[in-house]
Amino acid sequence: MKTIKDIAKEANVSTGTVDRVLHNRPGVSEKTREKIQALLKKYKFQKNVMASALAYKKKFSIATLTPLTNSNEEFWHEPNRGIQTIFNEIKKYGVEVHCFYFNHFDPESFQNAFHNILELNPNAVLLAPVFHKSSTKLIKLLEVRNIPYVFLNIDIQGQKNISFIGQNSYQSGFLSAKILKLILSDKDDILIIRFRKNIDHHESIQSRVNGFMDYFKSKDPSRIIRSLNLKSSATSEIELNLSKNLNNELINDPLIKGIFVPSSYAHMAAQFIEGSEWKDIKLIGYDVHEKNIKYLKNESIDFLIDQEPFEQGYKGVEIIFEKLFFNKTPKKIYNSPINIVTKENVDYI
Amino acid sequence: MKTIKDIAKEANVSTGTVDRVLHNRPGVSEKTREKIQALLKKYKFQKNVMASALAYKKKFSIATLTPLTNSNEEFWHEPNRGIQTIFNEIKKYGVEVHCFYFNHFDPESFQNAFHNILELNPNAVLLAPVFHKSSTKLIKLLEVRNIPYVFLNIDIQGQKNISFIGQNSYQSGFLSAKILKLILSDKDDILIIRFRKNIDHHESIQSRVNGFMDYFKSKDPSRIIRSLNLKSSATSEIELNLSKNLNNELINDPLIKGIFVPSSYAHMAAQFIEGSEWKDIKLIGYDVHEKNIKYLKNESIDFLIDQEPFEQGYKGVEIIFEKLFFNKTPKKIYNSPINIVTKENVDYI
DNA sequence: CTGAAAGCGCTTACAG
DNA sequence: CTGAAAGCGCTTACAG
Repeated sequence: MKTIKDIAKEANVSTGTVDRVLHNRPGVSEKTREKIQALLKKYKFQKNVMASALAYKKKFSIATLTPLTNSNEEFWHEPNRGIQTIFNEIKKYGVEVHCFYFNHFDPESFQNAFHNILELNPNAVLLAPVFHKSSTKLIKLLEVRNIPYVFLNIDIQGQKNISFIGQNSYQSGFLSAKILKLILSDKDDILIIRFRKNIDHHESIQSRVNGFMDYFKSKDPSRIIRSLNLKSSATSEIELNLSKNLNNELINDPLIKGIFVPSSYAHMAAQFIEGSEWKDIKLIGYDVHEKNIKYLKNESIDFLIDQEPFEQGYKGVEIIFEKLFFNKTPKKIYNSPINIVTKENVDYI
Repeated sequence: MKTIKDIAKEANVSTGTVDRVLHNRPGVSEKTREKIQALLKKYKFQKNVMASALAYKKKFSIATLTPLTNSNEEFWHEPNRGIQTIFNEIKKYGVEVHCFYFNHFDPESFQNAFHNILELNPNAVLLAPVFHKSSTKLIKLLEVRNIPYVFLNIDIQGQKNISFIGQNSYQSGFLSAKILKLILSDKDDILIIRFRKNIDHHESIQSRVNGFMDYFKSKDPSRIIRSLNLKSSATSEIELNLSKNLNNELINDPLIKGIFVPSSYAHMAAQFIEGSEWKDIKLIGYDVHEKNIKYLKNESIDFLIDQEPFEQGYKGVEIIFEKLFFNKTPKKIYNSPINIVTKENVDYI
């Protein structure tokens, strides 16, 4: 493996000049630049990143903006853990990762955190654009400062984010429908339960439902699919609401044998079913967190769709790091897997 | 973050002495050793791995031993690709990865490759112990030379491998059974097809079958499960054999509506079914390679079990690298995921 | 037992 | 436009 010194010697220049060419820095004549570039290409020169990082003393800082979680039962626990993990791995390169958090149900906390980020003036930002309006407005402020940003978990179309990491929601709903159809018999009805507690990222929830509906539209158009929308915002209220309304639905249509929960709250439906007379109902939901795992293992939940949230957080920081450090251009979209999780493989994901 | 220099200054010694203490090298008086250790602890000293790697010129070499594949339709293509990928990532640390290959069906080629590895005398070995007997005998030669080794994809119990990366075969068979039961009706019979072309790693195949059988034993003991074993060794022969024998089986028992192929050859069964009158048969197999994907997408194969083979190869070299370079002790087992793959999520894994 | 010095490969501030 | 030199933090061969 050639070094800068080798290249310099062969080109009859100093190592400083090779370095300038290597990084497209100004102050090199076209002639020597070409000569050196030819040699770099000829030897497929790869710079020693350790030596580079050691000598390069400017420190990069990356800001992340994600919902705060205080328990490992919530979805965002895993992306946040992924961010921490990669952070510990790359801090030896002198990169600083500053984590900012907001309350998932409070747009104002999102804005406040965002302004703290602007004050920090980081080299790049990884954010979960949970609140559509605030997000589209605030990222403009990043653009005027030339701070690149990456969307995590939730995508907003038509923005100038350099990348997006997350699941194809439509496709995951499509797959959920297929699974539910497989495990129901042809005469069973289906119920979709939406918890509107999550006023945010309703777009991914909606895409999941669209995928789900489209599957049945194309493969099984006569299937009866009902909807239950729960609108309260406090958790305790929701549970009461769910219990009352779900009970009604199941009494009104005793043919309902399959429930699809296009959010991470399948455990709530599972809890109800477990304590009810409708134990044979099949239930499919999203996200592998503690509460859902509990009901998956006792078979109240039959399937969960996983999107490898830990890897999302990890990957998000990683691509920013590689862009800043190695000038690597990320893909525009990193599709997270659509994993089918059951009692039998949940311990192996 | 303190540096060796800071510590040295505070202890009134040279950096060389701090380095000696840091690495437990001999030649330091007990008194200064203690003084320095106290300081290292006080400041929670963490050495700069980049500077360390840069200065440390001894080069590590890692040998890998896996089956050779010449097409991306075969299982080992992906682990080999994972090995290449991590190799390209770590060669900047001066690590050399030497890949040795053998013919999957020829124990002698395995032994020959193994002897080439011994000649190279690497710092560690990653191997797929495809041939049980040869493997257990040959790894003894690594042990006497104090060369640590890691098993890839196939485990052999009771050996001194420092780690194993692969899937829990029993559990994956168990899960396959659950899925097949879900998509069949109660009166359908099941057929297990084993291709003995693969005389090797029969143990994982056997474990898959055991898991499969045990699921039905416990959840559905009266289910009729038949077996078809194909023994020829040439591919063309197998296809003929399969076609003849499978035809017979399906004529003899028209109730067979589900087929389980506990190896990567589900595509062969799919090909037969596609051209036959039994198109409604459900088929579940292993491994997501080109041929299987083709039949998964046209719905001749219903489910495939994936074990993320790329990551297996990648992880295998990674843990060896981290052990050699950062002295990190690997886990004894790295369980690969048991992924359920369908037409709908195959493009997102 | 201990220190001074060279060196790993790259980057940069300075001088010309 | 270009080079010589110092320095990033650690390791090591050598001298004492």
